[in-house]
Amino acid sequence: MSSPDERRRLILARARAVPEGFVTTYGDLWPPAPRLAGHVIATCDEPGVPWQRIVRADGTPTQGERQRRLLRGEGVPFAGARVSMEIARVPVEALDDLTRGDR
DNA sequence: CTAATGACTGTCT
DNA sequence: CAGACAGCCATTA
Repeated sequence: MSSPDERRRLILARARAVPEGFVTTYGDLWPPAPRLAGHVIATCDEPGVPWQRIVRADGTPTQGERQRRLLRGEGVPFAGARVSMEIARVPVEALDDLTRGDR
């Protein structure tokens, strides 16, 4: 594995696995290279990919106010300007389970 | 082919 | 507590 296309597919699969009202981080989508996750999500035009549920490790949205409002609309708990990761963050294990069928 | 960049992150100053 | 640095990988110049 580890072909560029394969990595991209896995990252998108994980991103899609995040349930509404929860969030995940770039590091969780692809631990060895978070930047890659960002690039994939940024360049991905496919529908069904909840890009707004992907935030930085500290919980701050990467897309500013727009993303923040979308998340609030889904019921994501906020602590000031950033997401309450302790509550809304999806465990890596959960993502693994949900994407188990896609790899 | 080399260099720089980006929706990142953890560690070290 | 804020800034710098090195690792990571695809894309672009």
